[in-house]
Order: sequence, then structure tokens, then C-alpha cells
Amino acid sequence: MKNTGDRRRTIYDVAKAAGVSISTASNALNGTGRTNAETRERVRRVAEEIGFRPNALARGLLSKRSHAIGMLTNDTYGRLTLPMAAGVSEVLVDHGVSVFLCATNNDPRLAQLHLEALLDRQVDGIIFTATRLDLEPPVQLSRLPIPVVYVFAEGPADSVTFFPDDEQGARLAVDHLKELGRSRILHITGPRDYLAARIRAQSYLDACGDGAEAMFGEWSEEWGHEAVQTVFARPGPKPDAIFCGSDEIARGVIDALRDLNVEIPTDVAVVGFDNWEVVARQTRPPLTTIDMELKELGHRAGLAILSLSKGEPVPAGITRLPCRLVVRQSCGSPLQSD
Amino acid sequence: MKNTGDRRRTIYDVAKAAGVSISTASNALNGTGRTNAETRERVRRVAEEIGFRPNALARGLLSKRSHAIGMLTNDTYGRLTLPMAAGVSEVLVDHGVSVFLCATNNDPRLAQLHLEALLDRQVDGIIFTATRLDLEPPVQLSRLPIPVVYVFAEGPADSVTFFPDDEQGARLAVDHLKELGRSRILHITGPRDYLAARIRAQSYLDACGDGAEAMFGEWSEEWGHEAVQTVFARPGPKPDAIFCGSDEIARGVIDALRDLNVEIPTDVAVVGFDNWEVVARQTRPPLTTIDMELKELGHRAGLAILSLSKGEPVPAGITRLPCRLVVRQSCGSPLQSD
DNA sequence: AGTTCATGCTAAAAGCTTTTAGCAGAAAAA
DNA sequence: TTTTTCTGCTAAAAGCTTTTAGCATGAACT
Repeated sequence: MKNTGDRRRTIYDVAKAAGVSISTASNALNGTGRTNAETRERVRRVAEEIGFRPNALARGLLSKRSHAIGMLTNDTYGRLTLPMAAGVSEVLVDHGVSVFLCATNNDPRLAQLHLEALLDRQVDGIIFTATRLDLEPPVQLSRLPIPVVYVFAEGPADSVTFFPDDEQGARLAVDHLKELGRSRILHITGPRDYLAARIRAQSYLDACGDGAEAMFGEWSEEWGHEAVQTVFARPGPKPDAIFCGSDEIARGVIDALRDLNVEIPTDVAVVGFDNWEVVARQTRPPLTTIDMELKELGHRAGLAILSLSKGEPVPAGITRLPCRLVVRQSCGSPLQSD
Repeated sequence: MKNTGDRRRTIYDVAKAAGVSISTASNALNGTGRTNAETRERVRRVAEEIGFRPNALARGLLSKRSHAIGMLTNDTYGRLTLPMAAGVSEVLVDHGVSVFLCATNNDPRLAQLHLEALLDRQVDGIIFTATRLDLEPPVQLSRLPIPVVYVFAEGPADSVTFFPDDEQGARLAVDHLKELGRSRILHITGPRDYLAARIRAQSYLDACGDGAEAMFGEWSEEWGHEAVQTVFARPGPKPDAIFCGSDEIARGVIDALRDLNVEIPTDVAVVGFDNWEVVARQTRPPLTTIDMELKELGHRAGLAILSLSKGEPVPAGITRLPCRLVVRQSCGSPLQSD
């Protein structure tokens, strides 16, 4: 007779079935107060039997902690957001915390609406995510009564913020190319007004020194294509490796190189950025690239908001999580490159 | 003095500030009961002034409707899920309903955990989404005390289910090609064990009649590439159009055709399926394709679960939402094709 | 024997809202 | 004048849980 009725079982039902008071039932189930071991066991068995599960609303109302958080995102497409969100949800579900997804489409009205709904629901915290790293949050988050964690977006001074370590990621790519004996490395990346593009480019320039060249453009395949054509059309020495600011750009680069009959990786090695599998796996040859560990980013952001919501201290400022090099075949390997 | 304090304002604060009882305050704010117009106005003004917003937890506890729903998905990557989820969230936020995102990663344990959390939170309904159309839901959803809507996944008999209209979508593609004067249309698509692949293929066969050929394989670029090579290597007449089961396949097809020096769209017209912009916009030439209207699918699913949760009747069974043809340049146009 | 202590349990309050039942007063009807 | 009806308001209950304060009971002290 496991909750076959229509009504959800309450702690009142448990108490009645176990022949104790409501308080004793609660204490027994939560291990609080003073309870006889035998009674405690009986109550727990009864609760299990009738399929009792505590009402999260009532619990939240009393404890002032809803054990839910909100995720505010302005990413419509979801290439970055969803893996990240999955990471957040994955790490929090084990702590009994659920995640509200709020897609704002960069619309301030919608963002405001979502934010108010979240506050009305007494969420314990908010994770704000953006894809356009440069964009202002579409809504005022600074003076909220609950903690906010920023991912892929910079919050006000002293806020808790997570980014991938673009600087280290770029270094990873360049070091890999250098280890394989490449010396004339070119960098083709996205628009200069993206912070991530600037950081990666600077890291590349620092690592490669003189002769290094960073070409800013778009986050598109087309731009990769175009940049390669430009470079190979002009006089002077040609690069023996290209580090791309995104996998999409890398894809354009690879296509353009093939059109020019340039061998990959023999003549030119190519490294991407994103490890966006649908792209990186499908290039010919498959793309060596930098993974931003989006899921791990989600884990960390989730744990951070969890700690903050409990009042535990979390180091403020920007935390940059290491990227990972994923080796496929667009660079050759130390062994086979000769 | 708009909620500058630490504590959230309650209806008790409103009542006190307006000099009325709690019940009157509630009645005035909600327009229930009998209230003098003047009093009602005063209460509302006061509520506005002190920044009162009702506690959704308390409200939900009483009304037994939490005004929240859960979205259970096993899609890790999110290409289909996130636009759909954004549609759901977008349409529901205006009705004061929020959405819990639960990524199950196809892990039954995780799915069970999420499901229990949702029930504990008294959600008003659940939207279940899958990418692998053939897969069983990772958890038993049939005997739940709350309504369930299925999207991209088939529920038990008589459940409310939404799919894109694959049959109509395929017809859209074939008709477009025919209108442009193409007669030898080939179909290259994904694995036969995907229902969507089978439906699209059947629709194509019905529309094209004898001589039509559907090639099943993978949902990958590589397969598109390979299929084209096979077809163009064997003797006999060559197709003058290729309808692809996905944009990724189309991409492989286009690349392979270019390698063979076949002109697109002059010699062969290509149509994709998905309107996955990162792919469809970046092929050369840009890809004419079928859009599944994922956001609209989300809207409809959201409205359906809303109605169901209010006890309003919703037609059971599978509803298929029309797809849309997106014309780019991979087929030419009636005007420029000569 | 009288006091202190520990144990196992319970009644009641608190958390915030909505709804029900009903009270007083005034107006309308008898 | 008495009764009915309507109006505007309020006290209290309900929704479900956790926590606080405290009540008996029996054991261990002084």
C-alpha cells in the first residue's frame, strides 16, 4: 500500500501510522532532538512504507532556504550554456538543489520578469551566464539579497566570477605547436572587442615573441577562410602552424588550406579552441583543439553558489579554470612528425 | 523607502502600513472578496511602495499549485533541447510559471533523483524531452500524479506528445526541388533505427516515386561525404538534387561534391534538415534547409502542460507541428536557375 | 527522602499566504 | 419598529514542516 491514494502523504500520516506525534516523527526522520533508537527505526520504516516525502515548499517556507537556484542566461543558442548548465544541475542535484532555467534572449524586460519570479520563489542564489563576454547584465544584479555567481561574464568588483583560463589555454596550444617543432605560428581569431579574443591573442603574442601576428576578425568559418587566403596570397614566408581562436574559424582555415593544396599537418599544423565536438571531430583531419571544460566550470559555479547560500565564505574575484588540450590529428604527433 | 531593509516584506507589512487586516490586504491585492474601491487602491499603492511581492512558496503550499514545471532531458549537447527549452520558458514566464531544468545524461539514477526532487517541489507538470527518439524514458513517468507532456519522444498511448512534422518537412524539401525542375532526387539520411529518419525517408519516397533512393547511414558529415563518393563512383545516371536528413550530412555532401568538381546548385541542388545556423550559414553556398521550429514546439508544449495542470482538457496523441522551408543558395532560385 | 539529571516524548509556534465563515453597521424592506 | 439584505471588514483555519519549550517518568545522586 505504497501511496496508492490520490493525496500525497504528509508527515501527519507518518506520525499517525507510527503512533507518535508529529514532532517525534520529524525528529526521528531528521535525526534531530532526542529519540529512542527503536522509535526512530519504526518511524523511518513506516515513512518508507507509505512513501512519505517531505514537501519542499513547506520546508522552504520555514527554513527560508528553498534549495533551488536560478540560472539566468542570455545565450539563445546554447552551445556554451547547456553543457555548463548540465554541470551545475549535475553537481547540485546530489545536494538536493534544483535549478531554474531562465533564458532572457538579451531582453531586459524578460530578464526582469525572470529575476522577479526567482526572488518570489526564494531562490538561494543566482548564476548569471552570458555569451557575449563584453555585454552588461541585462538587469541590475548587484544589490540583491541573495548571492550571485557570474560565469562567462564579469560581475561588479568583488563578485564571484568564473572564467575558463584563456591565457593558459592559448599557451597550451602554442606550447604544443612548439613542441612539435613549429616556429612560424599564426593566430587567427574573433573580434577584438571580445575580451576572450584579446586575452588569447596576448597570451599567444607573449609566447611567440617577435614575428608573431594575431589577426582579428569574426567568430566564423568564413573569416578563417578569408584570413588564410590573405596570408597565402601575400609575399613573404608562410606560417607552418595556425592557432585559431575557435573551432569554427579552424574549420574555415582547414578548408582554405585544402583549397590551396597545403597539407595538414605536414605543411601547416592547426589548433582550434572550444572542442566543439560536432565541428572538431568532423574536420579533415580531425582537429586538435582546446577544451574549456564547460561542465567543470558548471560544477565549480554550482558549488560556489551552494557555499555562498549557506553563508560560507567563497574567495571573491575572478577564478580562471584550466583548459585542456585535446589532441587529434591536425598537428601530427611528435612521433610521426619528422 | 523601497524595501531597503534586510527582511523581505510580507503581506503583514502591507496590512499594517495600510491600516487594514491581513485578509483585507490579500483581498484587495487579488481582487477577491468584497472590498471598497478606495481601500483597494490604498492597499495596492502601499504594497507597491514598500515593494511587497508575495512569497511563491507560501502561495504554492496553500494552493497546491507551485506554478513551476520540470523539464527532463537526456540531451547532453543541447542543440535541440536548449532552443526548445527557451521556447517553453519564454511562453510560461508570462503566465508566472518557472521551469526547472533537469539534465539526466541518460542515467536512470540521475533521472530518478531529478524526478523525485520535482515531485517534492510539487511541480505542476513535467515536460520530457529526448534526442534519441527511439529511447525509452529513463524513468517511469506513466503513473505520476501530475501531467506529463512528451516532446521529441513518444510517451505511452494517449499521452500528449509533440513532434515536428517530419513527413511534411520532407515533402517541403522535395516539392521545392521539384518546383525548381529537379527530377533525379537522391536522399541521404541517418540511421534507419531513428523514427524521424524513417518517416522523412518514407515521405521522400512517396513524393518521388520510382527511381527514388534513400540511403541510410549516420547523422554525420562523414557519412554524407562517403555516400556522395559512392554514388558518383558507380555507373549510371547521377542525381541532380540531394535531399539530406540533416544539415551535418548536407555539409559532408557539399564538401564531397566540391571535391568532385560538381557545381552547386547548377549541377546538383542540395537541401538539408535542421536549419542549424552554425552549419547551414557556413556551407558554401549557404544551405537551403528545413527548420523544425523548435521554439514554437517549446511554446506549444509549454501551453499544453499549462492547460493540463489547470485541469483543462488537451487533445491526447501525437501533434505534429509544421516545419518551414528556409531558402538560401544551395538550390538556386526559380529565377536564376535556367 | 528530597533533589538533580537524563530521557523520550509532545503541544504549540512559526513561516506566509489564501479562503471561509462570520461580525457589525447601515440601508432597504416589511 | 422589526426584519432582511447588503457592504466592508476581520479572525481564524488551512496548507506542511521544523523547532522551541516543556512535561512526565524514572534513574542517579546528596
